[in-house]
Amino acid sequence: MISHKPEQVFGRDAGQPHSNRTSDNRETYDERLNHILKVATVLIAQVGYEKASMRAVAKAAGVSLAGLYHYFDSKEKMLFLIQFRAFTALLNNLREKLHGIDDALEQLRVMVKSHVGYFAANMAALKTCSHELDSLTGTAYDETRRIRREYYDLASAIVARVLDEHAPNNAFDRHVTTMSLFGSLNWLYRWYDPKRVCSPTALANQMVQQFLRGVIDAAPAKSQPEFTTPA
Amino acid sequence: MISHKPEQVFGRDAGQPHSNRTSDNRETYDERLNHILKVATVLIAQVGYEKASMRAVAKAAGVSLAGLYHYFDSKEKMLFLIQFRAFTALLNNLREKLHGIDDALEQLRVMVKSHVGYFAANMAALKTCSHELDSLTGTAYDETRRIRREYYDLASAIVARVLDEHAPNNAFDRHVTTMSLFGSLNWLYRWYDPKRVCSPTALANQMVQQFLRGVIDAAPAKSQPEFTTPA
DNA sequence: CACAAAGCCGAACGTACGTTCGATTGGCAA
DNA sequence: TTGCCAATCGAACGTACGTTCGGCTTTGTG
Repeated sequence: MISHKPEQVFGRDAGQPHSNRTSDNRETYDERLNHILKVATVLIAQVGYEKASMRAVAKAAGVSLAGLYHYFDSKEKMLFLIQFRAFTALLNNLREKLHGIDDALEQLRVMVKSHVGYFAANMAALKTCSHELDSLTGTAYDETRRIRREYYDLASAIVARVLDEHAPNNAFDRHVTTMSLFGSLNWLYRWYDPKRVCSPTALANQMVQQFLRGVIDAAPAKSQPEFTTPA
Repeated sequence: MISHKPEQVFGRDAGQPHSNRTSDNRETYDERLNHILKVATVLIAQVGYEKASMRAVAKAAGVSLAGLYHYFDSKEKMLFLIQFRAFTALLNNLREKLHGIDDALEQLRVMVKSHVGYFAANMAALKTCSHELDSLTGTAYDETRRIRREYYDLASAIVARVLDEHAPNNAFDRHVTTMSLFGSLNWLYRWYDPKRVCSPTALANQMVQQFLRGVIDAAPAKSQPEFTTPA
């Protein structure tokens, strides 16, 4: 689904096991690749892409330095795999959860919850994605940028519908509105610790409420009526 | 003003010109240091700290590689100088503008405006500060962390007063509230271009309005009473 | 069994980096 | 003038990095 590029190698359709596909071998290959990527993700999230040396990745993953290069043919491809998989999963996750939801506000809530939830479950991956956006170059960069753009467009459309239906009169620059929301979400990786602060669900709820109604008490006090999803 | 550390050398009190201080020499020294730091800031903002080699900095600044080391004794100290100066300026700027402002909402507006304004005027510096928070180690890290903490505490107190006075009944986690605002502000470096999007003032106004009242129209349509300036 | 291929590794290669060294220059002070 | 020291430089040093090479071991297949 990704390929059509002269080079090669990402996703599951790598180059190594072509003719033979005894399920046992295949599993081992994928498992090891996943394991290496997972370890590399954590390391990159901790020390940054440039400082995460292939030697350190190899040691953490329990393989030799040269052994890494059986799973990707460069460090940059490794980062690409990490980012591509994370962005794809994030996007698919959102699309899946959005399925069947028609109400605009509900869509927004689902989106934020999906983002926060995926984030809390995959902190290292999303930290790597948020912080190393520009560490890729050339085709790999374009490819991740394409998915990010898809995700942005989807989110943007949801925000736009919310504004159309519930704030037709405000004069906000919609790009600013959307990027503010994205900023709040993407900055999570700098401070959020699901073990110490509130739960992902509570966090998502608060962020949605703040985004929709702000922090100031409306007229009475609590009880956001539009939050019980009307028709 | 900063020192009390055994090591040395940051701020203006470097080590080189001690006895002699013919104002001409001194000016040249400071000017050159400022120039080098400015050039380095832009370079780091463009390609990242790890990828910005000292050779590249030297070339961009018009000095030799070895010549750099007369102004700071390591690359990390250079980054520290950049961050320390930027954070200090940001903090002083905010304190200065806050002086004489008593109203809580007005303080919040001043804070956001100050942040966005300083950001728009020093994009490379704040990008470097936002993105390379963890590139420093040891004492240098602690020092920048200390100022960031001061800035956070000040902003946090402003947010807290706003909530106390205008939202005494909501049950928001205040740390989440503050970090959401910070996220929106700090994410600016990823997308904001003052030449292409709205002005810093308009941007700040919209962010404050969104933070206070959310994106949804209140009861009628426009006219936020506690809020004057449109664009 | 034989043998090809996959999987894996130790060792090395070339390079780019941060930093240091030794020397030269230029301007002020005695 | 002489001497000193900040300022600057070209050249080198040591190191850590990404990557490659050649060969070993294992495994599934004819």
